[in-house]
Amino acid sequence: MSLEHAILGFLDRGPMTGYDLKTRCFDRDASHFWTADQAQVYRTLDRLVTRRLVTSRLVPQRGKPDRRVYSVTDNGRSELRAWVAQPLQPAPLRDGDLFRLYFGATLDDAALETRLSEARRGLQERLDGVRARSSALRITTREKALARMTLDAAAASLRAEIDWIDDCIERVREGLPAPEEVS
Amino acid sequence: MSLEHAILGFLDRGPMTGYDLKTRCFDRDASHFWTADQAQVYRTLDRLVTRRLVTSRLVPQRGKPDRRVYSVTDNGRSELRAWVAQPLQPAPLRDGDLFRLYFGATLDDAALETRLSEARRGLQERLDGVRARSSALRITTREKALARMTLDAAAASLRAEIDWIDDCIERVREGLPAPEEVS
DNA sequence: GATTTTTATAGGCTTTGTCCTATACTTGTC
DNA sequence: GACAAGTATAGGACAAAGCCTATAAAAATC
Repeated sequence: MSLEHAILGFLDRGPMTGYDLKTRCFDRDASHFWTADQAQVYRTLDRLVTRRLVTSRLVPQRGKPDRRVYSVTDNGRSELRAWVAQPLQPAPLRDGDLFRLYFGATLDDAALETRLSEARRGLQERLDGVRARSSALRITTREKALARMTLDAAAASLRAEIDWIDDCIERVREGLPAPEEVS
Repeated sequence: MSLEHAILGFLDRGPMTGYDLKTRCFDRDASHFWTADQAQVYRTLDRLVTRRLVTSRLVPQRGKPDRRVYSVTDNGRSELRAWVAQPLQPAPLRDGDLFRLYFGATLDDAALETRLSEARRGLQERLDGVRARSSALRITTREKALARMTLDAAAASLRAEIDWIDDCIERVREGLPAPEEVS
């Protein structure tokens, strides 16, 4: 399971709270390839404590809620190292949006083109954001070099989708077979 | 939910059993961008019947198990048409594999390159398969033009990932910052 | 001849993930 | 001064998906 190991990986940088993991790690550092629900972060932390891969201690605060700070144990660290060394297993594509296109034969050319252009806009915005983050990243450490790679993976994926959309739009303009007559 | 609408879309081609949907539609036609669990296909069919979007009738067979043949209702058809006309909403990237890379700073250059090359091989095989299916497809109908587009979406995505891996391998060869000394 | 695969449906269990709510005090904004 | 946003944790409910099992007879393979 990715989330467990992701949390181990982030905690390996240093002790942190669930809140830090959610807001600083997932919503910032890894947001270009993963999202984690807040409730699930806490649930997963609980499980990691049960399995003795992380420990927690309560840090009282005045004014603000108490913080529960989590740290990786030696067990957790070796689990992480072992997981990291395993082969990459690229997941098959899974894109429900493509069903909309796949079954879109009842749409006319104009509607198809509109759908595609709309999608293109959103993707371009995301791509701009990811590219900005990638070029802003100074590669001073091995970690940052790898972080840049993940940003470029996201950029490559977005770029490919945009190019594909452009290709689809062109094909629509060049003319698709007309919808079949349905009595 | 994609699966419901996917099933409506496939049944719109003509009445079918859950078995047909699983083996012919999902495992064949749409396998390059979606997989559906067999049990979930049947569960979803049940739900669609409850919502009166599809109907079923039992067709007895000798020797083989009885077939339950499902058809779209008018309700189902208009639900499908409405769904198809909605804007595409490209999902954000979600790739747990990237965590393995992201936290892979403890791996040395050779190990990193091995991980990347392994992954490349599998992706290339998939790409070959998808490309073969795409070029084998004669575009005689609007449906087939759209099917080709989804195959090309998969091809574009695989291509992008392979190119990205090549880029990563190059960067590793050109030299990454060394791992930090840990006492 | 024995085993595996194909055809066909369906229930159970579990994991993963999403959304909503509650609590509570501080800080920042209009 | 009121209201929203930030800090911080956690439970409940539920949807989506994956894996395993059962049934049962024909057909195909070893």
